[in-house]
Amino acid sequence: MKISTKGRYGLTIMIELAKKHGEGPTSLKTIAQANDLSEHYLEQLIAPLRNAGLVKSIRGAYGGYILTDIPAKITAGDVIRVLEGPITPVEGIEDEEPAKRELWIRIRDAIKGVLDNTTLEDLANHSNDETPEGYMFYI
Amino acid sequence: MKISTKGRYGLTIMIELAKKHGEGPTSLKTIAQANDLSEHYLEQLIAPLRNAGLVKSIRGAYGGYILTDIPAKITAGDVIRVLEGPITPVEGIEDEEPAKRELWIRIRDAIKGVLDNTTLEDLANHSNDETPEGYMFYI
DNA sequence: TTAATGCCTATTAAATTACTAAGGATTTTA
DNA sequence: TAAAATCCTTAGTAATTTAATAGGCATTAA
Repeated sequence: MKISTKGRYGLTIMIELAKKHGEGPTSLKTIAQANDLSEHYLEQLIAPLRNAGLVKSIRGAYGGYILTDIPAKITAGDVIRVLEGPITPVEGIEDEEPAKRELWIRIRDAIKGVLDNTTLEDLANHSNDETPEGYMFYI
Repeated sequence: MKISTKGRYGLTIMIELAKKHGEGPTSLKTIAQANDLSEHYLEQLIAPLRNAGLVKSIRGAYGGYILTDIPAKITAGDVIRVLEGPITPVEGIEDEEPAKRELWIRIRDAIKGVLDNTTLEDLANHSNDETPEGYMFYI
């Protein structure tokens, strides 16, 4: 029922690249240090993002990564699908009996609705918003 | 990003009990055989459901389990929370920076919206519905 | 009394997660 | 040209979770 660090850190990388969009490449080292993450681990996460065509690499000194499209055109869903696989609450929805199948489909579509309508631009811009007081975190 | 077999089989158990609600106890053996699942494994799943007060056991021959409330009053969310833990797409939402925090909260609330508004009655009754032709299973 | 059930604890194989380790390939700049 | 900074790739691994399996005791209806 959880998105793993793959998807989470992957989003972190993409948000950082979105913030620097148009300013040349950003290195993984920079991103790792800014977010207190293992650079080596991030390398393993960005490989699939590169293979999927979401980022482009520039090798050598002063290299790094850049987004292949503007932040408004890349969604959280794009990133999560690459790193976590298809968005679905269970494997093999189609094999379930109708009642449960419908439940999983509704959950899947609800998650999709959020992920596919949140762009990197949204995420990069609103990074300084406050959370409303008294918001319930665990329910 | 997945609900494990704990939650899935747990729901299966609860739907079976909902179908037999008012007809006396149903044994795990019956449920295991009807769904081709390991009875021993189901025992481990129903223990927390009993501890949480969602089902009541009747021991001895011709015993089994019954729901402690009517199927219309028990939701999929009740079952999933007991077996999978709190409904949240990531651990420690509160520690995330605002943009991601909001994303996780939106996802969580979307999932909650579905799970808490689907009752065992819904699931027990619609078990013979058909899935619309051409429905996309993986997106 | 026996068969059918629930109840409890322990063990385990496989998969996944979240890294760490090591080093090669490429490119910029001093 | 040398050095530094970066990307790129493969391999290994400790911890955790998943999805069971195994064995046996406790309770109760017939």
